[in-house]
Amino acid sequence: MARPRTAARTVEHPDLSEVSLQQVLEALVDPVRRMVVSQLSQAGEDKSCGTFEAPVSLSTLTHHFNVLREAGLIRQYYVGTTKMNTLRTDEMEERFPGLLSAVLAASTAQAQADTA
Amino acid sequence: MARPRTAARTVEHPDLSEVSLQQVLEALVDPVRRMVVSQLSQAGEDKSCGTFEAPVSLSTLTHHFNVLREAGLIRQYYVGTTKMNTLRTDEMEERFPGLLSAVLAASTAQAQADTA
DNA sequence: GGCCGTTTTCGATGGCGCTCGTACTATGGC
DNA sequence: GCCATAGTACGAGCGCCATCGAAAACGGCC
Repeated sequence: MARPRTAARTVEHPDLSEVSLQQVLEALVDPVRRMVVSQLSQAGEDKSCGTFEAPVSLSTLTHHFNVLREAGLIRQYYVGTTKMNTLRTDEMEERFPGLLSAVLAASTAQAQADTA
Repeated sequence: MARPRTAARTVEHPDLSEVSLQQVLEALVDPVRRMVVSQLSQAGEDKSCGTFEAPVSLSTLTHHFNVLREAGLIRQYYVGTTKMNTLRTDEMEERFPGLLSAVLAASTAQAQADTA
């Protein structure tokens, strides 16, 4: 079967005007997903799915990435066999001013308190 | 009416240093609870439990008030037979800067978009 | 081609929280 | 004392979501 199947796996991302506050809050309320977002924020650069630390299985992690993407919090793209993730920080800031930054701040503050 | 049996009904409130980000997010993720918080914020003054509009039964509403109180979002006190509610705005702002205000802003913005 | 590493899909499971109705308590007025 | 009003406690039902393991897709590499 000749298939010019342009591989280049693509990923669907919502326009942030289409995501609701409800969706974003539901995404951020899960501790594992907040971990992912935090690690992504602190890394300062894109991270592949396999490089995150979380107390769940890989298949569960995939589920969380889907939720985060559908809530407009992350953007994903393939690089070879790995899938990279970026925080949609600026877009979120425009859509829900102060929300993501407040959660991230509280999140890291609490992480430091736990370590201290 | 010497009635020492029941001291004026009191309500327990957590110190905000004891509430976690997780608790607050879990409280705010429920649409009904967000409605309550919004109405309280927009009222500009304390409201009794019976004056809220929500698409749930009274007993369910009681449950939501409990969750909000335990998350440190509202303060409750009795006045006669009614129970009043206040937003702990300033305390929350100190504990989780920008969080509640961001949610409230997004919440009212979306409400206006729906009405428009 | 064949293998390996990376991520996904699928179905099943388990627990938690929203919801309700009903019965109950508490307060104030008559 | 008695009733009305305001809110609560309790128990049950139910749906949803996080979680997992196993097996499959997909690309790269030799």
